[in-house]
Amino acid sequence: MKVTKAQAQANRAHIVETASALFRERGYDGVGVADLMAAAGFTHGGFYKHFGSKADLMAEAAACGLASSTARSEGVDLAQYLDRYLSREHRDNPAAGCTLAALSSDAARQPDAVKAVFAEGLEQLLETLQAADGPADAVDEQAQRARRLSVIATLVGAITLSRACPDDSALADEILEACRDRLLPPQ
Amino acid sequence: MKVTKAQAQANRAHIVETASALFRERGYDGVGVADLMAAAGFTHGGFYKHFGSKADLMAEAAACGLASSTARSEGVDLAQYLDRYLSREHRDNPAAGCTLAALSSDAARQPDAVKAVFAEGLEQLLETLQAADGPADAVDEQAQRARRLSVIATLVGAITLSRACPDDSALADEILEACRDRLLPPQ
DNA sequence: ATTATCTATAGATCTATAGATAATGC
DNA sequence: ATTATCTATAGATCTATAGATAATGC
Repeated sequence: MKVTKAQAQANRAHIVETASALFRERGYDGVGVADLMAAAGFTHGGFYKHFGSKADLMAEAAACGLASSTARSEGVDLAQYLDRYLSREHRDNPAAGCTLAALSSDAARQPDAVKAVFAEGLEQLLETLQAADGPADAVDEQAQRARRLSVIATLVGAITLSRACPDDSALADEILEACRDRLLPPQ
Repeated sequence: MKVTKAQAQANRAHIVETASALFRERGYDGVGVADLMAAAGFTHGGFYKHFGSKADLMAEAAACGLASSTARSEGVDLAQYLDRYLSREHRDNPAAGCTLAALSSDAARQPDAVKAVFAEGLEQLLETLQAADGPADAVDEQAQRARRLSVIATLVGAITLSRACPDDSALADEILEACRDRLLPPQ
């Protein structure tokens, strides 16, 4: 039953990735340890040899999801980024989508160790937007950072609200479109 | 043990109000029926004479919280509204705060009957902002509605993200301030 | 007679742990 | 010898229901 050290590490990483997707889809409380381990292809007893607790896994799963988003937006320009973020595809596939949008509400009720991961993910996203913005205009960097924070808030709010509307409702799409129109034209 | 019809109705309303606050504070899955009934001053067995299921209550509790927010923002002007919404007080007291900000993520995983309540609450909030905006400029009502939707998305995203940051972190406050600066000056 | 509330419980699920197993790693 | 995984289970909790109780409402 024992596997190589490398395999155990790969299994662990696979559990984290599975958790990252499942948590985004069903929420932290919507996924049991047994559920999760079964989805990853293991029995639930083995979980606690890898992680101290479910909350510990939450921190790792969030970090994993945020890092994967960062990697995926490498070299994307701003218009493209906003367009993808505010797409129906993103709204309808939370498991593969932005961790900030899917899990911030759950993070709010988690220990600071988990919240710190979200703060770090937010800083990462700020850097992503900075890169997407093109060359920096060093003169009012503070104002640019504030503007980017408000852009991220708009993105997260738009996806969150759109997901809370009834399936296939006009309002759900209208939110995405309104925020795209607001953020896309040069301010 | 039986009470008057009026008392039973009042008890029921009290359960809904208690649920509205508790759900906002701990999330839908964070509040058990027994918890909730005890907080309202009853035993949990009585719950099912008032509500068909916990999800049914969620719809009523959300409607209650959204209606109370609407009532509270009667006659408030836009600057005042934004200032209150993006305050640390609001962020740190979800139980008394905006239901859209606190429970939209949970609503996304609920049946359409619950989601319809959130869509209705969003329309209510649009009207509140319209009233706060002052006299309408009927000419581009469509554009005004879109702008208000993006304002609401920014508000909801700002509170959601700020709550996900570690307690007393500078970033948590920075988000609120950035969005206030973005939304307050005449666009 | 009806019914709001209570006690008690069914049946399922949850996190976490204990101890066995079997293959790796020394 | 160590340890990744497994089976089994402890102990708590969850939603929902059944049946008793006692006061209202007719």
